[in-house]
Amino acid sequence: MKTATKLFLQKGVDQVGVREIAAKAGINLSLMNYYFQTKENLFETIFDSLVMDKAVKLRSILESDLPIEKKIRDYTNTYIDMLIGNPLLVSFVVSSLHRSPEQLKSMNAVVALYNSEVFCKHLISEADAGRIRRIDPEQLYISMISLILFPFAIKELICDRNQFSKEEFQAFIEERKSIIPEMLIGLLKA
Amino acid sequence: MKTATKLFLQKGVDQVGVREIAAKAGINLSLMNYYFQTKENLFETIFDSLVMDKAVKLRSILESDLPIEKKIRDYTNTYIDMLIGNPLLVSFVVSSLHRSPEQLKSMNAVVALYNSEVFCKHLISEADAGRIRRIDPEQLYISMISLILFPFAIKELICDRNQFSKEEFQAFIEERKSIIPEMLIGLLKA
DNA sequence: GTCTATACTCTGATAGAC
DNA sequence: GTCTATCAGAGTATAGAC
Repeated sequence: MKTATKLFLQKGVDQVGVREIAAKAGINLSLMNYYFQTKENLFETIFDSLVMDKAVKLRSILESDLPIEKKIRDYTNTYIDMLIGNPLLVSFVVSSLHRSPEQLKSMNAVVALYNSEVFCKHLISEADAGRIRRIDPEQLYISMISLILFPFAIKELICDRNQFSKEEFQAFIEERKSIIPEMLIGLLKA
Repeated sequence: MKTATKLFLQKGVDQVGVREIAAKAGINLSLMNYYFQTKENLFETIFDSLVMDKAVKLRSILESDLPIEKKIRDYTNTYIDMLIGNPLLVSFVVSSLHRSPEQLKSMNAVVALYNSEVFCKHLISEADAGRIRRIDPEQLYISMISLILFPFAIKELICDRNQFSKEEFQAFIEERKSIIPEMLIGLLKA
């Protein structure tokens, strides 16, 4: 699984052969099939183990009792730190979603990952209390994850066009930890 | 090409077989290979024809003489209208980038698509004149395209979680035509 | 559980007849 | 240009030794 995870993230699921995975893992192809039956099954197992724990951690922030501004800052910081440690994850998930949307939508890890319900309720109650402007909470949630995630999806392009090294890209992303909450909170207060 | 384009967008390049394309196009597999040699070549041709004209149109907005606020609004409107007409395009491009980053980076259509240079210079000169706040222009550009593009990349999830019909998703996206410029301009003026 | 060996089917690509 | 026939390689599956 460790070998397959690395290869799936790097090259994409369909660019990796099962014989290559088995060879680099130092095991026999038949043994791999003994445990996972199919490549698709291996993919699902890996996807779940890659996403699940991260999704749970992120979800716990949005469902905490923190004030709304702090919630946005914590979520952004945590998400970005997580992705700096695994920058290929966004491409992997978006590509997987494109590959087989029906399969992904029903997966527990994905359900946990896209979960705006409690956060949206929090936004509504704040608006009811007159502490923030009344805007569609789902729009704010989508905007937040867009600002956090999309730069990783096009990391290769950003680095290429700006001549960024790996470190410079990371610095660029770190800057966003303050820019993103500023934009979102600005919208809530405008 | 028309048949292949439709299938590539719907199912993803690697989920479509060349025999399926040829069959649905009503031609022989060998004839397809006679013109395109390889599937990869067919993919490149299609990618270019899908992206190039749209990229040129978008670029012309950023390189126009419009004032900065109007530029942001026009760019957002045009981009969103374009994607409403072809919502699978973002997933397709991001997946393609993940599939073979080196190949994509050097393609003309991609160079035209991610092009922030003139826009960034405009932002800098506005900041020099004291008309907007001085922030990293690349950050604003990336934020802008993130807010516009990412919702399309996860369209399937958004529709699933919110029980959106195709029309409701479109209405949700239309709303963003005002939200996105507001966030960006808010950041420039804060 | 782990391995070798093998085979079946589907895919991308090609050679060669017309 | 258009076709048939065929190729090597992929994913999958099985039988059987240890």
